[in-house]
Amino acid sequence: MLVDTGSCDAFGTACSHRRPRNSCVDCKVRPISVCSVLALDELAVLETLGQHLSLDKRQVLYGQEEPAEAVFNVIDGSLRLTRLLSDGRRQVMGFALPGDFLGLAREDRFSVSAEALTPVTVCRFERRAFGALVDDKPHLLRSLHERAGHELTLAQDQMLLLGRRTAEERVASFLVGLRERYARMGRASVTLELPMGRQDMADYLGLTIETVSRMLTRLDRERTVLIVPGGVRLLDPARLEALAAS
Amino acid sequence: MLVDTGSCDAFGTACSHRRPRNSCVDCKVRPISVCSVLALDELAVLETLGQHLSLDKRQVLYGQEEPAEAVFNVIDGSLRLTRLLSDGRRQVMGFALPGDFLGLAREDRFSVSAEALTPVTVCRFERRAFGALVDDKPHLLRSLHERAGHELTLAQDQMLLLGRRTAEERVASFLVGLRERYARMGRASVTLELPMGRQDMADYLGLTIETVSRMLTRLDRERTVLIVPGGVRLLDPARLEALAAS
DNA sequence: CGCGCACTTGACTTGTGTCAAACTAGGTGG
DNA sequence: CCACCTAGTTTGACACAAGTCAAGTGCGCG
Repeated sequence: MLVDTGSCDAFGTACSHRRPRNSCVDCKVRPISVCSVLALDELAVLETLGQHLSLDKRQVLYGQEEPAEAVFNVIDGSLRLTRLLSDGRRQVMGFALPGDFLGLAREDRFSVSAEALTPVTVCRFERRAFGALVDDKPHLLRSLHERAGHELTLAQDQMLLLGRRTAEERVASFLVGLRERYARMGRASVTLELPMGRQDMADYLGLTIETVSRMLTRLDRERTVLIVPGGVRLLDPARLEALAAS
Repeated sequence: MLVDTGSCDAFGTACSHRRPRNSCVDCKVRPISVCSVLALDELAVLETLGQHLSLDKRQVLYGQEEPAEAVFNVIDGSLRLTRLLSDGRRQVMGFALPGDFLGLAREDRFSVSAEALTPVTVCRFERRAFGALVDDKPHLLRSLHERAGHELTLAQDQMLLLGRRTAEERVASFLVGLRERYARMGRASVTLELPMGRQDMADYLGLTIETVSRMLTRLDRERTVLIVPGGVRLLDPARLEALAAS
């Protein structure tokens, strides 16, 4: 892990180099992150607590069962949140994208491990310091709690998917859900970047890599999607939503 | 739904009849509920906001997608939290037991429906009034948030179970988990009451009723458990934990 | 006593997993 | 610039865990 000294970000966006330290006020993800509930003077305080951190692809931000000494706000890139069973079976609990907050659980140990799928930039806060700020700002706590509630709803969606949906429905549902997430981030498009590999999708959907591959091929053959390098283009989003059967 | 006028509770515990209204101070589940973080004077306020409510077996406390006009604390009995797919497929998201709080999500609509599996007593709070109290008492909000974090961890356990475990592991894991929950409620025992039917277990574990039945029979035949009317006795808890493979 | 409901059991089917081989694209070095 | 290597992905043939369908069993209740 390296402290970001102001280098250009991973997706190639132009970067000013004017500021030696990160500034919350013009943070790219502020409007979609927990920080959006903070006033300007509160942001100034936050700015003194947080530090940018850059990860290379495949670097681990934190590991399952590790003491949770920090919480993070994702600025750029995407991460995989994984839980491992002792015999090697893996379940991907989710993918973190810009604007997501990591460490919601507020427990003393992480319940999943987080690894970078692409080069990643996060804003890191010492748990103690962040906790003190939260205790001082009830509206921040409320915002975190609302996020936790939303996460819980998403977790329920996923339980329904894992417990009761067919392989085709899972894959369709995954693509539709990803599209909605990108849309909420302001990246609405019919072409979806898939920063995760097939194995990650499989471990997220409770399937094998082969089944995911077969379902994508099927969707491709019937012209519902078009598989492109590094992602997927949705040719018939309506049909995909019908298949997702939510 | 009937307002509890002070009748004896469903599990046959003696009931004083001294009090026309419920008293938080000597509430049976206070030590294990969110209310445990409130001081005596705060409890007095809470007492004016809450009302006991009794449900018969099979009665619906609230339905999925219904506007969430109230939140609840379970006092007695057990409920099933269900999510339904349009074509009838069902996923049981969990079972609520005494001490559990319903309505954590703090969203405007319920994401699941809640039905009584046994006669149930809950403490009902108007959402607006309860929300106002929460806004006034940050430590209550923190307690709710901690609960939400815990729920999230449990949801992740369940996702791992649904995505990656075999039928036998699921059933074993369910029994072990239920035992731990009862233990935390002060009902530690090797004999577990199962207030839910086989179909509910199946819908919780992402299996069919037949598979659940077969796995229980298998556990019974190999003397790991003993199936008794209305529940299960754990004959070899260690073996069950090994099968659960957590 | 007998009806109804929940549960169990058996025979068979099937969706998804497993194993193994072939393909593809991106990167590296001769 | 092309040949090779590697890692990820796709495809095919086959196996099996769990689902489906259809009887049975047993128990509680009127």
